[in-house]
Amino acid sequence: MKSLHDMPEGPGIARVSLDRLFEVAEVLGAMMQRGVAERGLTTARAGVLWALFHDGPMTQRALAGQLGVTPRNVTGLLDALQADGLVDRAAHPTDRRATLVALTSKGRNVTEALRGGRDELAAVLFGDMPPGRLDAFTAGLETVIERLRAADPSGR
Amino acid sequence: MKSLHDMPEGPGIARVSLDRLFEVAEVLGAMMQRGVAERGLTTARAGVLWALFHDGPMTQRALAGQLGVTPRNVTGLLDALQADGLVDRAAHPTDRRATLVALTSKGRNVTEALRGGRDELAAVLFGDMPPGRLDAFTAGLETVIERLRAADPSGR
DNA sequence: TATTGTTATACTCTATAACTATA
DNA sequence: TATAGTTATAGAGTATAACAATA
Repeated sequence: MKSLHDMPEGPGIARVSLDRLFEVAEVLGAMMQRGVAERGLTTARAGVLWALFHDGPMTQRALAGQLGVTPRNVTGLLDALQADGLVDRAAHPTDRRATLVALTSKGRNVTEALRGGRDELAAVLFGDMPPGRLDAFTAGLETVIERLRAADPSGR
Repeated sequence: MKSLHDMPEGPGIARVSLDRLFEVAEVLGAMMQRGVAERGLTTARAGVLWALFHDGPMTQRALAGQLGVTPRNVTGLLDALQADGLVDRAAHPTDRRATLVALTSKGRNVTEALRGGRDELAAVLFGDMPPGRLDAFTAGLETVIERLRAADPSGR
């Protein structure tokens, strides 16, 4: 039977796993940043396009809530995106205080290109992985997500 | 035998896995940011402390190289850390142009606290995972890292 | 009275370019 | 001539607070 001193690797392995997780986050973030920069975007602005692409036109207030930033921040991001012709601000049909933000056709094209890049990356990373292993790996990621959210009550 | 139309889930599963990976990166980043903020730090400043903690005193130039930022950026980060009493700038023994940056005892204490938080998080996330599953999961992460680095030649 | 978006202000991280002091 | 670190300047993301128009 093992004594306590025989298992210093227990916590050690978990620490290595967490380090790898941080490493993935770092390099994935760098790659995403590079991908959006190639199309003249930043991560934050791409996030706006992505939200509009998935959920359709919405008010700046809704956008702020969905992105988890202040309304003031959304104003700045939209100013830049509008100057690039990627989004459009229109009057809200019933509430004259509000603004309805929507993708332009150019904005939609750019966002579809981003989605294409994402799908290519998914194929490169996981395309040749046996389904069983991929499922197990993804389940592990989901467990991590659950526990992180549980450990951080302030996370949305 | 399956026709091509019977496997639309192939790419679909990979896409879900990548989405989970992005989700992990996002929530992990948020948690880390919260963790360092609790100790009056930012992610970038914590990165400086971490580098000094692991590799010992070094010049600002070396720090810039290790962090992957410009020397000018390091100046700003160190100014803030020094004002908080976490790092110390001393003359280089042989090169009078250079500065040797080191953690103060307060800086070392803070960094050790960060390490403690990291170890706790590792235990929460992976402490109860069977070794076989954890190894497989970590191997999956390492595969992802390799492929991301291979796909991004500009990544350091 | 509450909400929507904006102006005003500020902080942090980041970069490039020009400059000083040393190698 | 090249290198280490700084000053100068700029841009991007983020935040709070005060304000106008509208609900």
